[in-house]
Amino acid sequence: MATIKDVAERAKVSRATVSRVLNNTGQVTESTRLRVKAAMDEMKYRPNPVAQSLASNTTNTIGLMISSFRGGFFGDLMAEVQQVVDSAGKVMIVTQGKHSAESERAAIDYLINMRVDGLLLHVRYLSDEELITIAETAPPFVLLDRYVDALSDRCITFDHIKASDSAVEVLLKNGHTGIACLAGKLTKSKAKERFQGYANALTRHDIALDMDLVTEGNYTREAGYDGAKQLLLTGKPFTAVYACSEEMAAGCMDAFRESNIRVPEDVSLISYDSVDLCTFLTPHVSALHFPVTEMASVAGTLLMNRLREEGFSRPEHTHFDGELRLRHSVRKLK
Amino acid sequence: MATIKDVAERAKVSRATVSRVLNNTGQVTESTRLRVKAAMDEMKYRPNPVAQSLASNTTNTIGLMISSFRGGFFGDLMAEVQQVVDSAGKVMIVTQGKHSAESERAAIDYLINMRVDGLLLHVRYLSDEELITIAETAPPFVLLDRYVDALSDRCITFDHIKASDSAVEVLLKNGHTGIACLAGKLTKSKAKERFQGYANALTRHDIALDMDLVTEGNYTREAGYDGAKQLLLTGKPFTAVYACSEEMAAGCMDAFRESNIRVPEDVSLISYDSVDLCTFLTPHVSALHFPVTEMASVAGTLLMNRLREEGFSRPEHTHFDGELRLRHSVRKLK
DNA sequence: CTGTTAGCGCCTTCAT
DNA sequence: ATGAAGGCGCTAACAG
Repeated sequence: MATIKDVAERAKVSRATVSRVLNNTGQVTESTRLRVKAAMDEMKYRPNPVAQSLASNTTNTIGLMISSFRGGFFGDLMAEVQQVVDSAGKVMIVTQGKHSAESERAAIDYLINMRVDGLLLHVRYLSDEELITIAETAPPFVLLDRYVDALSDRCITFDHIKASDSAVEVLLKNGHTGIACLAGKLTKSKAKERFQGYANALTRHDIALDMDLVTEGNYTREAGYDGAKQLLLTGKPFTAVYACSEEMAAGCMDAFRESNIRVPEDVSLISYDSVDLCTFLTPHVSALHFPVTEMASVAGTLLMNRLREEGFSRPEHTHFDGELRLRHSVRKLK
Repeated sequence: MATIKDVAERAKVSRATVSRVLNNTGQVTESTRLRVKAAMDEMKYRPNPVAQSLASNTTNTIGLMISSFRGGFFGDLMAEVQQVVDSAGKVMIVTQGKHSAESERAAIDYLINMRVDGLLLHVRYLSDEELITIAETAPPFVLLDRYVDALSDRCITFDHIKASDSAVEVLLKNGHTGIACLAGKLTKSKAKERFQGYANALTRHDIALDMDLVTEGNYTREAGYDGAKQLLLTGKPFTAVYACSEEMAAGCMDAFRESNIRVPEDVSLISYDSVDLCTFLTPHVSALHFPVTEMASVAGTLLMNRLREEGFSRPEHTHFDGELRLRHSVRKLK
């Protein structure tokens, strides 16, 4: 593979000049520029990105950290980020933060060690303090679905409490009062926020929170199934269910089907959703849409801008709200 | 950030020695090795992968090319490859081949230019000849779901004709004779193979192929919906449908629901499926499972082995067959 | 066993 | 406008 040296010799100029036409830097006479260009494609010259990185101390690479590679949510996330990064002429590498602060730390360290120019982080376990510390030495990063006050200019956020609240509000508006909740692990902040929204909505309507109607799970289909079964077992009456993840909604419907409970005739259902899985269920399940794609896009753009200029110049909006997508799983009572 | 030079000075040895303990290469006295190690973590030294790449002429990176980033199929594919690559201590970068030979070529060139050590390719448009040419100069690569005779030792394959045939056979065994097919674009080889399997099964049972019962689409939900509508419009009777993609099966069910056609009471349905989307539909749709994950895993492993040793040492099996996952969308006739 | 000496391919002052 | 020279951080002979 031809190197800059070969091109230089061929064009009878110095390597410096070749470098100049390569990067459109400095002044080069039109005639020699053409000569160099000619030499370049005669030899099918392609600059070595590794060498460029070493010399310029920038890798043209951005690192993305997400919890896991599986599932439609992270798939869409990766796809969108890759899109943005790609059209900025850069490369994306991805690591998994898995399920602990320790592995998140390792994943981020790995990316930093790879000398990425910037980071896109979907952090779930690291504390605000630690993120602030990291920000001091790490390359620029953007936080996805996470708010840290001291880092507010690099946060792309979503109001889970409000979103969750408005989803449950739909149920309430339709006359439901016995509303169960298939929640995530309440030890985790996002899950707690979604639960909080549920609780807020009930409270606003003077409905007492009954923890027998709340189950905890890990957002999977199985968890939804188990949760629904558990709800049925307690014997407490309810006319509607709020599922905190689309997978849980699917699992819930599995359980209901087994027990011959019809949606929405017997029980109404509303769910969180990010990849429209709810439209594959029968009936199509009404959901509160979490805009992963849009958020990922804005996050990527924000980072790209930051890498181009100095300082974070914020795009249009960096805060998102949920969007209700009403379908056919909620029945009006009375 | 500390460099090898800093460590060398601190440990009072040469850079070469530091390099030796870093790579466990050559001989180093235990005492000096310890001194160097100590210096390393005192200074929190992390070798610069970029410099290592330049010097060693290997990037520890493998490139994956897929058509698109979206969808569960490619999501699972990426996830699995990433997994394998990751546990081999390497990094994965991904590019999209999109929908033309030209862009596939560009995507591969890009990866090669990035100096990846190996490639994992899900090629759809490039010809066998071109792939063979590429093989002559490119770093080692493995082909996913593609068979090229001259490159047979680096192909992970799936028999679409046979798989498709056996799916349709299920319908036939259940007494169906009027079987429609929601096919992909028949100009594309994989789609043609799936269609071929359908045709083969019919022929074996002495059923004439009726192209009015075959619709072409692009594997999307919309295509499935449109195809089903079209089938209904022609007025030709059929009692079963074979959907060549899970998304099409979903679209088909959408159309059927609109027309009050019940599955499986009125029409039976069987589908191709790779990410179990069929289990989200009601009723759960019987499907022929395409093992993306397993194939991606084997492909990754094959490549990792190749990169370690010289020559392709083939793993257990590199050819896959479909697996029938019978569920509740097929009714026995008569 | 350890150090010296060259690069790897490119970028970047500093001269000219 | 162009060239010479040094350096990015590390590896890899080759000596000793």
